[in-house]
Amino acid sequence: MSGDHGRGDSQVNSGSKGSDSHKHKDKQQQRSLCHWRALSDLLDWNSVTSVAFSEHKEYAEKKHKDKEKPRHSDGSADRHREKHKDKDKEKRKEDKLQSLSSHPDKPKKEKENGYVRERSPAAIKSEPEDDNGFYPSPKHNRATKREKDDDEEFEYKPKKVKVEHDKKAKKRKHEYEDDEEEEVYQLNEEEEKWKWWEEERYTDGSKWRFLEHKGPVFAPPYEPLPNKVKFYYDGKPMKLSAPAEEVATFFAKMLDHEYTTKDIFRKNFYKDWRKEMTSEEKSIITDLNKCDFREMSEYFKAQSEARKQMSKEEKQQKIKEENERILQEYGFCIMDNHKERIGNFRIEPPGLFRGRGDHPKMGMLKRRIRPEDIIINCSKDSKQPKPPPGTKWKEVRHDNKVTWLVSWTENIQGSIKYIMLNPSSRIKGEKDWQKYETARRLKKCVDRIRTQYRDDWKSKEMRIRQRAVALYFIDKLALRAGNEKEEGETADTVGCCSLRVEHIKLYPKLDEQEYVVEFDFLGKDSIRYYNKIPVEKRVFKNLQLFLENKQPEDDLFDRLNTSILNKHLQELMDGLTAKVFRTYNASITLQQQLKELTCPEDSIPAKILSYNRANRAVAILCNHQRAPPKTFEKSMQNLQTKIDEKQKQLSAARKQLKAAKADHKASHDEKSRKTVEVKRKAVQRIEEQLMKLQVQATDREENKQIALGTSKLNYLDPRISVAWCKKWSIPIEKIYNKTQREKFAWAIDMAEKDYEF
DNA sequence: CTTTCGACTTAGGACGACATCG
DNA sequence: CGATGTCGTCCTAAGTCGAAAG
Repeated sequence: MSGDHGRGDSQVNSGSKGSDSHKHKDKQQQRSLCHWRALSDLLDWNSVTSVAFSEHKEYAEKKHKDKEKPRHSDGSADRHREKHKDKDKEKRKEDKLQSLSSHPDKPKKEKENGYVRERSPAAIKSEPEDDNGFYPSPKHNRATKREKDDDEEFEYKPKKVKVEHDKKAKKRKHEYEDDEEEEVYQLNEEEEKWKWWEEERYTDGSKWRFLEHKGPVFAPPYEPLPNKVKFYYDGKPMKLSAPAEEVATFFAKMLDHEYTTKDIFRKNFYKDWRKEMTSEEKSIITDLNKCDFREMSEYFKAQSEARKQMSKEEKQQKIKEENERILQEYGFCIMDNHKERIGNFRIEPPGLFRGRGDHPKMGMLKRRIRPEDIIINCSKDSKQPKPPPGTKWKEVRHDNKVTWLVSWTENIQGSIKYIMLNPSSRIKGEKDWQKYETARRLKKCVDRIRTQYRDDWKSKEMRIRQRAVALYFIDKLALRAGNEKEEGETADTVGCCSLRVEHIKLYPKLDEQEYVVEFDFLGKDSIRYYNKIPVEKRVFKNLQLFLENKQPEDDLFDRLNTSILNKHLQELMDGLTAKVFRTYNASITLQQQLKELTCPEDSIPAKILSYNRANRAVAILCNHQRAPPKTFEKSMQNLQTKIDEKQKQLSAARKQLKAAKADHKASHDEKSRKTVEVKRKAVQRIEEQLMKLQVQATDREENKQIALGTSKLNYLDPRISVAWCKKWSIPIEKIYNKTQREKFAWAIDMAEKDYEF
C-alpha cells in the first residue's frame, strides 16, 4: 500500500509523510492482533487475551496468571456453555417472568408497577384518529407475524403491556436520576420517559401509523463576498458572478487542506466550477493554476476568528437562542403518539465533495439542495410540512413501510439521502435491540456453524470451499462482508468477499509459526487492515489453491460474493448475515474480557480502566482506528510531569508521616497522635491521586490510535455494560455519556446485573 | 441469473463547548 | 482569567443487505 490514501494529516494511514509512525503503527497493530490470536487455542474462538496488551507487562502478567487456566482449556468454557444451553430457554422464560415483576437491584425499587403505556395527551400534539395510532393486538400479531421474528419471539418480544398510567413511577424516576439529568427532563417535561420497549412491536412490516413533522431546514442562502474581497486571475482582480463566486469560496475555504493540491481534486473542482461560470468567465479563466483564492481564504479565516472572539458575548447568545428555536421547531416529529427527536433535520449544505481515501470524485461540486429536490414522507392525516414560500416539494408521499421523513438524491454518487430519527427513538432502538437478539441467537448455534464450515473446507466444490474459508475469516477476524463496488466510482477498498490476490501473502513458515497469512488491504473508509495470522493447515492449503493461476488484481474468492454468502448464512440461521458475526464476536469478547479483567477488589477508576481495556480489545478486533490526536505526545508528556510531581509529593508526605510517628512515639500525647492521623490521611490521598494519574496515563497510551466509540455505539450489546455497572456498582455515567444513555435507555432499564449476552 | 436501487447501519474527522490548569 | 486540552456533537461518507428491475 502506498501513499496516504488522501487521509491527509491523519497519521494512521499516512505513508508518504509519516512513514515512520506508520511502521510503528503497523507493528503495534500486528502485535496486538496477532499475538492474541496466536495464543488462543484454535477452539477458543472468542478469547482476546489480556496478552494483547503485552506492552503493559506487570498488568498483563498479573491478570494472566489469574486467568490462564480457564481461558486456555476452553473446552471448559464450551462445555460450560453447553451445559447452560438447555437451561437457556427455561432461564429466559424465568427472566421474562421475573422482569415482569421486579428489578431487584434497581436503586429505589421501581418495578412491580411500571408499565406505562403512554397515552398522556400532553405528549401528543395532534391525536390521530382513534385506533389509528396503536400497535396491533397480540391476536392480530399471530396472523401477520413476520417469519423472521418467530425464532426471536422468546427472547425479544417485549412483555405484554399491562398497566395504564402511573404517576408514581414517574416521580420516583425523577428522584433517582442524578442532577445532570435535570436538563433532559425539562426538555421532555411533558413527555415523560416513554418505555417503548415495554410495548408490542408492529409485526406487519409497517413502521408507524402516524407521522407529522415540519420538513427539513435548508442551508442558508449564499451571501456574496463584500466587494473589497477579491479574486485574482493571473494576478488581476476579477469580479465573479454570484454562482461562480460561491463555488470559488468553497475552494478558498479548503485552501489550507492538502487535498486542494491533489490533481484529481483540482481537476474535478475545475470541471464543475466551469459549469457555474458565465460564458465570459469561461473564456477568461482557462487555467486553475492562475487562480488566486488567497484573499478570499484570508477573509474567511478572519471571519471565523471574529466569531470566536464574540463567543461569550450577547451576540453569541442570540445565535444560541436561534439554534434552540430551530431545534424546537424542526428537531422533533410526532411519530404515532410520541414526540421524537429527529437525527439530522438540516439539509447538507453545498460544497466540494471530499471522499475518504483515494476517491476518484474528490473535489466535485456537491450541489445545493432545493425544495424541488425534496421528497416528504408523512402520514395522510398529518399536517403536511410547508415548502418555503414560492417553492414546491418534489413529492409528498405517505409510505409507512419506511422510517424516513425526508429524502433527496445527492448528485455525486446519485444515491439517496435521508432525514431519519435520532438513535434514542423507538424506531431506531427497536432495531438495535433486535440486532443484538439476532447476535445472541447466533451464539446458540455458532458451534454448529463452525463445525460445518470446517467440514466445508474439504468439499469437492470450489465454491463451497471458498465460501467456507471466507466465512472463517469473517468469523475469526471480524472482517466485513465486502460487497463489490463499481470501479472508478469510489475509493478502492475491499471486504472479505472482495479480497484480491494482492491483499494476502502466504507464509508456510514465519518466525516460529506455521501457515501464516498476512493481510494488507484498505477496508471501509480506506482504513488499513494489516494482520499476520496463523491459520489451520487446511485453510492455508485452500488459499494456495485459490491463488493458483491468478494475477494480483484477481479476486481471491472468484466463486463467491456477498449475496451467495448471505443466502447460505440465511439457511444456517434465520436472520443470519455476515455482519452478525461482527456483532456477535464483538459483544461476546466484551463480556469475556470484562469477566477476565475485572478485579473485585479494584477501585472504581481501576475497574473503569478494565472496562476500557475490554472495550479496546473489541476495537482492535474490529480494526477501529483513529488518527492519534495532534497533541498526543505533548499531552502525554504533561501527564508524565504531573505524575513525577505527584511522586515527589508522595515521598515528602511519607517523610512527614514518619516524622510525625516518631514524634508521637516520643511524646505520646493526643496532639501528636492527631498529627499522625492527619499525615496518614494525606499520604493516602496522594497515593490515590497518583494511582488515578497513572491509570489515566496507561489508558491514554493504550488508546493512542484506537477508537472506542464505534464499537461502543454499534457493536457492543449495551446490556453487557449495564449489567457490569450494576454488578460492580459503577455509575453508568462513567461508561455512557448523556447521548449514549439516551440511545441505550432500553438496556439501562431492562438489564440486571446477571445479564448474560 | 445479474445489476441497480432503496433503506438502513456503521464510520472517522472537524469543530466547538466545556473543563482544567497554570 | 486566559490558554490549553478533552470530550461530545455534528456531519456526512461509506458500508451492508434485501428487493426490484432488467
